Amino acid sequence: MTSTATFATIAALAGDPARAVMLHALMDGRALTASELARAAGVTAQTASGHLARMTSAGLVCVEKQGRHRYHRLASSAVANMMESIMQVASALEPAQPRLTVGPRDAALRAARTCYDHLAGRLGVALADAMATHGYADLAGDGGIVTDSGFAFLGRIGVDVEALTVRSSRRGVRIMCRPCLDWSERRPHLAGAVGAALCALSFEKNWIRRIEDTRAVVVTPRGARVFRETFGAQLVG
Amino acid sequence: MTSTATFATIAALAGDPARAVMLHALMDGRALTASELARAAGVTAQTASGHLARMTSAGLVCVEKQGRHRYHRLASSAVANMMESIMQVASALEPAQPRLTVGPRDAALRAARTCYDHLAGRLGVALADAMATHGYADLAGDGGIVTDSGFAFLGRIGVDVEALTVRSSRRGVRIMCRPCLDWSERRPHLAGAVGAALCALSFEKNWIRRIEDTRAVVVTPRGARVFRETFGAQLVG
DNA sequence: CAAATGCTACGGTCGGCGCCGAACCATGCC
DNA sequence: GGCATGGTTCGGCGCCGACCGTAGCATTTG
Repeated sequence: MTSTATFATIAALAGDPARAVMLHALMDGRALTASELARAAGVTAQTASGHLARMTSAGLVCVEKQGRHRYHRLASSAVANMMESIMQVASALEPAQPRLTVGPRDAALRAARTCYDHLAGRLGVALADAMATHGYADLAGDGGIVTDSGFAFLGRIGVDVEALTVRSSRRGVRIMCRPCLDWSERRPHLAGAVGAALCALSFEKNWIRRIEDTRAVVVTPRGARVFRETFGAQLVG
Repeated sequence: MTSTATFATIAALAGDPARAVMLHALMDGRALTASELARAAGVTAQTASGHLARMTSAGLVCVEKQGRHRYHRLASSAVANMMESIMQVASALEPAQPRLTVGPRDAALRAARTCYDHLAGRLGVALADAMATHGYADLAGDGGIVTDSGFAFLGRIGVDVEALTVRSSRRGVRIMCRPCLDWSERRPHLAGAVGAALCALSFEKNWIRRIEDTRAVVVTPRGARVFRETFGAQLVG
């Protein structure tokens, strides 16, 4: 039994403001150094170091040393999942979007960003919507599937569908795109194995590019064409 | 944007040992009084009252006054979801099941229990397995669906399938059973709308009965027959 | 109207932990 | 080697919050 004590430990770890900022900074799935995280959280290096030590020993974060740097990343997608579900609850409490918070940086984040290992923001929901309207995917509250035609489509654009299929079961219908509620759009987008594959492909084919060291991404001209013509997605932003 | 501050607030609320116990006690979806929760958490009534007030105003819990009692329940399935995902992360930290923890009470919990609004424990996974082997459902890591034959099956046994369908989208294939990883079995079982409907039906038809005031349930003789003959489920416990 | 029960409000105590300054290792560069 | 940079360890400070005792309010029961 997962004791309530360890449950509380994990939740308390995520419940400190400084640590929460660090975890959010790691939500793009990349690895950051301790000092970057310290700066992000607005604390000194030694404080951040302590936090990171606790989070690694609790299995929230893992380290990977490389030269004199120590890169930290989220330990697993389960952690990212947990954070999403906490955000989900937290978003119900927010005062209905004060909207005055912008800045170009924020705007870029809203337009398109990564969410651990998949795409979110307006781009993320636009792609999910496009997949749905073409009958490539079927999304509902609790889960989603990629249809047979959707699978064919993914194969055409270059996704290694076989690698995805192993996780699905024996029948003709293929499972597995987890809807992930977006904090800015409040709409589901494609997560799970398919979402991750699509995101990886988009980077690989240079449809999107990461903005320096943030979670935000920009759609390249080539990507815009692909998303418009192949996906039939409406990208307003 | 769901600010990291509110994120931290929610996580910190779940991160206190006493509150964690209370939340766990509410995971069966029922409503409990403040004093019951106080006893469960091992704190005095006034302390528990304070905790409950904070959790209520944060939207984790909601109250429902009835006479001189005030019943508390989890505010939404999103909260239950969040707790499940935290348990998920927490279970990775546990020292591989010390197994010596038993007692008849614990045994009953492992055999069959409710998990917010659906069934878990050996019963829960047995039903999920049975649904899968009969081709009624297709479960994978990120999501699951009920097949057409599965829908017919649910209709036959008395589930109001139309009520479920509204949440699904327009195509022939129906979505929506979220796999929920079990803390005792470490295997997925049926959650989401279908899981909830199945659980409700089982109580209604008297296939299962709740053990006094715990999350544990017992399978009635009639239920055992139904689960064996209709579902073809193997109930070892 | 009392008396009892369920719950909440207030004040005070105390332990835990988040924070920093300073000192201490490790790696890389000149 | 000397020096700079990235990171961790240690000690001490200060604050937040979890807790309880007492007291107060609402509702039901006698």
